[in-house]
This record gives sequence, structure tokens and C-alpha cells, in this order.
Amino acid sequence: MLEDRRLEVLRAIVEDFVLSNEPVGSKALAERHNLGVSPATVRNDMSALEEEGYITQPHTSAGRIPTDKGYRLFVDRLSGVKPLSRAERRAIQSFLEGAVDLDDVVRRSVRLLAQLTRQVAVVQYPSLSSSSIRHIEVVTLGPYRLLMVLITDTGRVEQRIVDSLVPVDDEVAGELRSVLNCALAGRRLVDAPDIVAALPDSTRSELRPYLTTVAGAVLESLVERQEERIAMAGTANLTRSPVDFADSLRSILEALEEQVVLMKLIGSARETGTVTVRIGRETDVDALRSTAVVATGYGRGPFALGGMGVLGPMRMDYPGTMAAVRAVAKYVGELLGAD
Amino acid sequence: MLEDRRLEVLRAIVEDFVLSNEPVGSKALAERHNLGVSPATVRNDMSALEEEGYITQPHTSAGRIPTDKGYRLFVDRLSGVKPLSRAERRAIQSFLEGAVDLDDVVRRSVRLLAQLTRQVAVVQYPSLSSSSIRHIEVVTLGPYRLLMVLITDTGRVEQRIVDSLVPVDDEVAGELRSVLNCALAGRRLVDAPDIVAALPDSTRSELRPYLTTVAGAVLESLVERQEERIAMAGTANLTRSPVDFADSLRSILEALEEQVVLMKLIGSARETGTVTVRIGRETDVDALRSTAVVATGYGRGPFALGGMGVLGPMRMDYPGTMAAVRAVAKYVGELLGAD
DNA sequence: ACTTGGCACTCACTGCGGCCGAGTGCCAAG
DNA sequence: CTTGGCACTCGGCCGCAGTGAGTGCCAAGT
Repeated sequence: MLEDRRLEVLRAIVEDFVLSNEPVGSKALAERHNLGVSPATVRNDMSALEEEGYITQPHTSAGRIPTDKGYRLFVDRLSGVKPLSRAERRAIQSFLEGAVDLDDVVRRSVRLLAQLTRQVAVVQYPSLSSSSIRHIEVVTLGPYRLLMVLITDTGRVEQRIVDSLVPVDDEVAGELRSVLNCALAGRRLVDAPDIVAALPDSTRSELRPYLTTVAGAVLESLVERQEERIAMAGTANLTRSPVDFADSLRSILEALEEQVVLMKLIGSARETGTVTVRIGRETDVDALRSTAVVATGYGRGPFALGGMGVLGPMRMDYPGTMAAVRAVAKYVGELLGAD
Repeated sequence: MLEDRRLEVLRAIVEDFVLSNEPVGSKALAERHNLGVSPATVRNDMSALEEEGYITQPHTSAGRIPTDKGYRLFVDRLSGVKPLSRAERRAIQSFLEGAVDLDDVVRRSVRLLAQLTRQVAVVQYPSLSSSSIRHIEVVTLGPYRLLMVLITDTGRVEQRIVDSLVPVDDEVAGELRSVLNCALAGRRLVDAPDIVAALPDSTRSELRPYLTTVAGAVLESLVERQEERIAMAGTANLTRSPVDFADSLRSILEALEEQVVLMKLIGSARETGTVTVRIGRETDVDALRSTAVVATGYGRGPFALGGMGVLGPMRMDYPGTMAAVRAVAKYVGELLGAD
């Protein structure tokens, strides 16, 4: 009961602060949210909340603002996931339906997410490792050059040019193609290198060098490159919240240009269905200590095809943002899963 | 003689302002640059320059800053192209040499350019229309689905999935492949649709529907999509110059997320060898009225493969920036031309 | 005809002092 | 445990004067 009201006070503080971006005081709180108690009581609660580290005051005799820990509690225990409006759902659907290919799907999703949340959106391309091989193409480009093209069941196409030490003619290329397709079509990409490695014994020995060196190396490198690509949109939204400019903003932008950092943020939260929130220092990136990341995985089944999410100031509308991320991820997952 | 000194004064103003970002006054000018005249004389010249619209004062009784027109004159008549240091040249070369494929070349170039100029860099992927076809691959994905893969001589690979109304088997696909390759290998991509359109008469009639509808449409759409892709880096550099933040910065970032705008800025300056500078309103983009764009084309011969350039505040080091852009474009052009 | 030193004037910027008011903490009464 | 009262704090907001860089103009010098 007592505990309950304190949480209610915390919720009120977070909600007000998110709206106003100004430290919120006891009087305003008691008035705006009908808590049924007097400002003095609220003050006591705030005092306790501060003691426990959920809120803090920027300077003495000012209102309180939530700490990382405060936001965390809010997200964990106090916020539902605000359902999207019918119009929003329709917008998502119709916006994504127009996509013509994988690239288009990703680009549209990321823009959509940025618009819906008014935040920086990041979408990872479907990872190769969790998808299967639909077809492999081998083409000679020259006597010592091969091009391998790999098509996955998610519609992604990856290609790679390989230089060979031994000359390759069209005939060999054709054989390579059929051998590889027989062995690999329908298999999961992540298993491909092993399958190829196990293959040589059961096939004509003259193909062996190609299979092992060339194909193996290529598949390996494709799997390694798997999650390189990401799309981003909405960086302009960073200027919305008056972060203490210049300093903070630059380092955030710099961090966002680092693929590695992005992958860590978005890629690590790949469970489908669950929306992960990282707040402030939880991101483990110093430049992002004043931001929060809301991310989830998309795709069917337990293994996600990739991650997507948004990054914004800690004072963000968590329920709304989480709902938007979840909804877009769901639609994109269906879109790519069905195809 | 008189005219000469005035120009010299303008140059001095631009140079000082670029360094200090503060309105420059007559006294400081006469001292720092040994013009051999007194501040009073300089004042007279500045007065004249202001009359002619080359400089202006932010408020009465402050120093002068260059106007768009002033920068334009500076670029056109007063600035050489500052040669790069040996170390910089070496850095460019070694940084780009490590690239493994086209994607890598582009990504490295754009980062390099951003670092060298400390500005926002933009690189356009080599356009398909000015490159030639090296190979075309046709693969069946299902009874009514074809995948076409197109490899250009610049190493770019484009693919597209086509749904066919008539069933397609591997045999037809194979024939399509050889017919298309015979007709198109080595030809310029931009001519491809016409060649395909002229083709049917000279070949087996049963292939006609595929050739005309499928292949034609695909090639057409590939050419249309030609210049869609661009890479960008260094947006964090926007925070370096203290533009009147928040307002300006947001609209710049928004403009930079518009492919169309970028294409207009970078793509329109595609003459190789010549570095184009657009200053302020010359960009024709309202959000970029306080920025300047330095761009050029890269590639061998008169037809550029694509454009690249940087965007920064009007008060930028034009000679240095132009040199960097030119140098990177030259190296990238060689890299892609030779291959 | 141009250059130069002198001089009065403008005006953004800075620092200072005082006021204001939202907000706090504490306390005693309910 | 809640509540109203009360003294206290302190950041933000004037208004003010002082400062100095910079200008424009003018009359004298070359």
C-alpha cells in the first residue's frame, strides 16, 4: 500500500519528466496526477525514492528527475506496452506492403520506425547464418576468377569474387555449381562450411581442390560477414531532445557510425517477441550513457533473422516506443517469413 | 593594383574567418597579413567590398564575414588547390588498397574522405548506366520465378527476382542465359534494353516472350535503379562548426537522409577531373543554405562512374577540401577503372 | 587621388547585485 | 502516517554600467 504509492509517484515523475523535460516538483505532481494525497506526503515519498537511488535532483532545491535505475524500474514494473492506434497499425502495414525486395523492406522498416518513434532507428539485415540456402551460382569471370552468388530463402543475395590459383573453365564451374547445389540447397547456411568440408570424399577427386579451397573459403567468409549490414534512419531526431549539445551529440553520432557498436546494441537483443530495453550505462558504451536503446529480434520461430530497434534519450516514451518496435518487428518478421 | 589589394583583403578575410569563425576586423587583418597598409585603408577596402556584396557584418560595429558571393569569388579566383602532404597521399593509397570488393572500396573511400576533410562525406556507388556488362546469370527459383544476376565490369553485382506468367524450366533459363550473354557481354548497360528489344527477330521464337517481357523489364528497372545507392560518413563532423544549433542541424540531417537531395548534390557534379563547389543557396536546397558542397566525379574517361564529395559549413578550408576530394576521386577512379 | 592618423560613436558581451519563486526539509499537530 | 505551516536554498531572470573591438567619417599628408 505504502510501497504501492511510492511506485505510483515514481511513475508520475517519469511520465511528467518525459513530457516536460523539466525536473518535477511535489506540488505539480500532486495536482496533475490525482494521487489523493498532499504535496507534503509526496515529498516524503520522493525523499525515500531518492534515498533508494531511483530519482535525483539536478541541484539542491529543484525538482527531481529519474535516474537510470528509476527508468529501469519504470520499464520493468510500471509501464505496460501502450497499444498502437488503429491508424498506426494500418500505416505500418500499408507502408511495408509496398516493398519490392529485401533491400526495400529493410529501408522502409527503418524509416517507418524512425517516424513512428521520432527517434533514431536501426535495422539489421536478416542474418545469413539463420537462413537456408536456396541456390548457389558459380560463374567464371576469367581464367583465374570465379564469382559465387548465393541466394537465401529470405531473398537475400550475396556474392563474392574469388581468385583461384588453378585455372577454371566453364565446365568445372558448372560441375561445381551442381555439386554445391545438390549438397547445400535447403540446408542452413551456418552448417554449409561443415557440409562442404565433408563432401570431397563422395565426389570426383579433381574437383576437390576447388571445393575445399574456393567454395569452403567463400562460404566461410560469407558466414562471417553475415551481420555486417545495417540500415539507419532518423538521426535528425537526435536534435529533438536538448541534450547538452555539441559534446554529447557528436559522440553519439560517432558511436552510431561504428558498425561494431550498433551490432552490439541491436544484435544482442535478438529474442523474437521480447523487447529489450537498455538504459544509460547499461548500453556499455560510454558515448551512449545518456541514451536508451529499445530493441528486439524479428523473424519467425525462436531464431531471429536479425534485430531492430531505436535509440533515443533516456527520457523517452517507453511504452509507446516499445509498442512501435514490437509491432514493426512483427510485421517484418511475417513479411520475410512468409516469402 | 587597387583592385588587386581589395581581392587580397577579401582573401585575408576568408582565410581568417575560416580559421577563427569570428568576424574579422580591420586592425587584426592589417597586422596578421602583412598587407603593407594601415587599418584605415583596409577599412576603406572593406567598405567597398561590402558595397559590392562580398562581405557583410553580422551587426553594426562588428567585424566582417564573407557572404555566399564572397566565398564564390574566393573559390573562383583566389584559392589554389592546396597540394596534399606526402603523408596524406600515402594514407589515401594504403587505406584504399586494402579494399576487397566494391562495397569495401566505397565504404573505405567515404570514411577516408570524412576523415581527411573532417566533414560529411558522400560517395555514390558506380552507376550502372556508364558501365558495361560482364556477365548475366539466369537462375530458376521456382516454376514461375527467375533470378537475374548482372555483373558489371566495375565489379558491381545487381540481382533481381522476377515473377513470370509462363512457367520456366532450367532449360529455358539456360538458353536465356546464353542468348543474353552473347548479345550483351561487353556492351554498355545503358544500351542493353535497346539491344534486347532488337533481339527477338534473330532468335528462336519461343524465347521471345521471355526476352521481351522478362529480360527487358529487368534490365530497364536495373538501369532505373542505377544510381540509388550512396554511402555517407562523418555526420558527427557537423557538430564541429557551431552552426546555430538545433534548428539548422536538424534540417541538415534531414536533408542528408533524403536520397534525392544527395543525388542532386553529388550526382550533378560528375565531370571527372573538375571539382565543383556549390556554396550556400547555390545548392538549391533550403535546408543547406548555410553549407557548401564540394564534389567531383570519379572514373576513367569523360563519363564518370559516379560522384563523390563532402558537405560542410560555408566557412570551410576550400583549397584543402578540394584537394582531398580530387585526390580520393582520382585514386578510386584508378582502382575501379583498372580492375 | 589615394593613404593615414585621429576621433567620436555603436553595440555586443560581461560581470554584478538584487529579486523572484519553485521547491525542499523539517516540525508539530491531526 | 498524513498534513499544513514555515524557514531556507538557489538557479534563473532582470537591469545596469563598464569595456573594448570595430566602424565611419574627416581632415591632413604624400
